[in-house]
Amino acid sequence: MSSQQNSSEIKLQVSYARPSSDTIKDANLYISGLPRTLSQPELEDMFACYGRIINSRVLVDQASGLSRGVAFIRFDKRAEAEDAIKHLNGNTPPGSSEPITVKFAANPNQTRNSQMMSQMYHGQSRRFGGPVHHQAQRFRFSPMSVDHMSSGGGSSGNSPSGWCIFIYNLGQEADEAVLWQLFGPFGAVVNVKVIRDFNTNKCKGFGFVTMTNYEEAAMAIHSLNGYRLGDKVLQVSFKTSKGHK
DNA sequence: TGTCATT
Repeated sequence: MSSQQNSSEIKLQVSYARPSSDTIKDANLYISGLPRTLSQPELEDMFACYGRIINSRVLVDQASGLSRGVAFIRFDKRAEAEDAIKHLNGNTPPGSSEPITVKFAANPNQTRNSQMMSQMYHGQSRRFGGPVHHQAQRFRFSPMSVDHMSSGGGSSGNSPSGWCIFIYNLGQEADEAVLWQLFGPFGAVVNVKVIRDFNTNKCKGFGFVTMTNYEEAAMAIHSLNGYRLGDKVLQVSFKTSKGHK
C-alpha cells in the first residue's frame, strides 16, 4: 500500500542537463512591471509563442506572498529570447495600465566582482552614522491608537501584510541599517530594502520599507519626507507603480 | 538634476 499520495501531488521533472553551447547561452530574460495578478502560467502564455520556454519564475515578496511584478524566463535559444524582447519589451499587457520591461537577465555571479570592489571603498561610509536616530525620535506617536485601519482599503503601497513605502534620494552608500534606523522609531517595520545597481553594487538612490500599520507608515512618511540624510533631502511616499501621470 | 525591487 502506498501511502505517499495525499490530496496534493507533486510532479518532479528530471532530465539530463543540457550541454552548454553558444546557441542556448544567455537566453534568460528578466521581466519587470508585470501586473501583480499575473500568474506563472499566464506569464508563460505571453511568451510561449516566441520559442520554447525552459523554465520561468515569478518573484514573490516574502512578507506579503504577492507577486513583485518581476519574473524570469529562460528560453531554449538566445534567438528566441531576442525575439521576445523585440515584441514584448515596452508592451502593455491586456488589462494592465503599465508597460512591461523585457531584457536579458544579469548573470548572478557578476555580483561577486562588484561586491569585492565595494569593499575596497570601505573608507567613507560613516557620513550618516550618528544623529539620524534622535532626529527621527522627535516625532513620537502613540501606538495605542492605531489599530483600526491597519491594512487594506487604500489604493497605493498596501498589501495584506503591510504598507510599502518608497524612499528616494538615498546616498550611494546607503544601506539597510539606515532604513531600519529611520523607520524603526515610527512603528513595526516588516522589511527594508536598498536597491543597488547590479554591476556596481552602489545604491541607485532609492529603497523600500514595508510597515505593518497604516498610521505608523503615514506618520513615518509625514515625518521623514523632506528629511535631510547626509547631503540629500529624502522623498518619502507610499509606493506607486511607476508612471503616475 | 530625478523615481519603483535581477531568481
